[in-house]
Amino acid sequence: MSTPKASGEARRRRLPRGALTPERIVTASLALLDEQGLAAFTMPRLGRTLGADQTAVYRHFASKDDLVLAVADRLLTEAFEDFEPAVDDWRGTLVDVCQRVRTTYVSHPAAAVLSGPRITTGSSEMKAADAVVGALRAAGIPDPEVALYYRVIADFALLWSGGLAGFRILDESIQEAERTTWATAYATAPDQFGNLHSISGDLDRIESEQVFDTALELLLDSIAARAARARTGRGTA
Amino acid sequence: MSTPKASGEARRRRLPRGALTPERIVTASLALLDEQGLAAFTMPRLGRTLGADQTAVYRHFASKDDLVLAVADRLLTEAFEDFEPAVDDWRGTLVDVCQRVRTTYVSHPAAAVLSGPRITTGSSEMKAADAVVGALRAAGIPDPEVALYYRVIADFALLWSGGLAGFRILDESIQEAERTTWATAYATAPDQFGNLHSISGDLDRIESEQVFDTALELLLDSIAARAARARTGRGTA
DNA sequence: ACCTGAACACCGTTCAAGT
DNA sequence: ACCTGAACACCGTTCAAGT
Repeated sequence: MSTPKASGEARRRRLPRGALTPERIVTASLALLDEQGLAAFTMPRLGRTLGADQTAVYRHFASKDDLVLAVADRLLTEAFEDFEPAVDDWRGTLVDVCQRVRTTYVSHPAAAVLSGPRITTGSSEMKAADAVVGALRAAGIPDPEVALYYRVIADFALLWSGGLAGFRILDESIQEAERTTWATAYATAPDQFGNLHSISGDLDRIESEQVFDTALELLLDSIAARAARARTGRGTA
Repeated sequence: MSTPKASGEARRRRLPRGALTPERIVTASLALLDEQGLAAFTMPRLGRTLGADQTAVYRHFASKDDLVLAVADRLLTEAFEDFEPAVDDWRGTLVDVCQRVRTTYVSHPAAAVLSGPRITTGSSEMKAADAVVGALRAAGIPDPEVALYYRVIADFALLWSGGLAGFRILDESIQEAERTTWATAYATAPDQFGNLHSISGDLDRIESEQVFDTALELLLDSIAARAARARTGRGTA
């Protein structure tokens, strides 16, 4: 493929002037990750996707790590496109913010796994962050605690969604193998793990997304309860 | 180093019979990850650490991925060494389980980040899993919901701890850079992000570990509340 | 100013050969 | 039965050269 031949594969033309831009490179990276998975995200393949040389990307990003950071940013931008906080509905706003992250991460699992450890609170999308703080205040959380609960919501959305994405990325076969490991493990010692054994039927039917939703509801219920306590003047602790 | 010289570095001796075992290899991997970080965890360096050839590990693990799985398992084994559920204290038991995962992951951050996406509920340590289910029952959660809450606790412990580890792994410099990005971002548009701006002072002082603890308390508060509702026969909704 | 392509150091893995 | 070492295909990155 590197030696030009007289017939067959035409030698790739040189790319025109500003053919490559950071945006185009990030878009191509995301598409590559979505369609081919984590292992396919290499500079040679990215170059091929772009119709460019393997090293052309280095004219726009200092390193692959830098590119990953930009992909992570794109993910959050996509998550909060068109976002507007719900009016007079603090709980709806918080649910919306968390669901947006979850949906975006799960639909770009490979990119999400890459981004996961690289994103902390606030790489992007200040608007959503500001809305979370506003919602907590609207709920009636006293100011000193707002920052703490803000972090709870932000970390929940990002860390838990990243975890879901990680699970998604495993081959179906591996996921299946893990479930089997489980099943056989307590089948061999059913009386030693009686508690587990008796709920094993229920356990199989639970989807990871449902667990995410449940955890979020539990967190919001507690936040609502604390706000109510604060409003009736019963303090915190 | 591959060409034997007459003086200087003595040529490494051939390893004796059963010098390499899966256990020893996992221990060396964990040490390498702890001391040198994620990037240093390569087969050549692992081989050197073991005093063996670069490819010797393949006699005990089918692939590097297989080795990673074993390291992940070791992490959970370490986390639940000496674990016993607290008697008559369901909440204490759940806190203990979650803290053990957190402590182990944060003290082996590189290994935890590797393991993170590879571990789902129950790769190891059935005893802790069984104790979680037992604690939820002791709390008074009705059986159909126990499985769901079990997953909430298990996923919380593993996913959130994995996230903390990911954060730990970033160079201090990068962490600092991210905080600065933050600060400058809302400094440029303070009135557009008024909510955020007004809590920025509090935000800086919050540790990720504290956020973990707070989230756990919120989850447990809600679980306790649901159990209380179930006991007084008000159902679940 | 931006893209190319040869080159370098490195990695995971295979396999025939040693002991 | 287990360890070695040459070898292969591949990767991230650099740099002089092209246009």
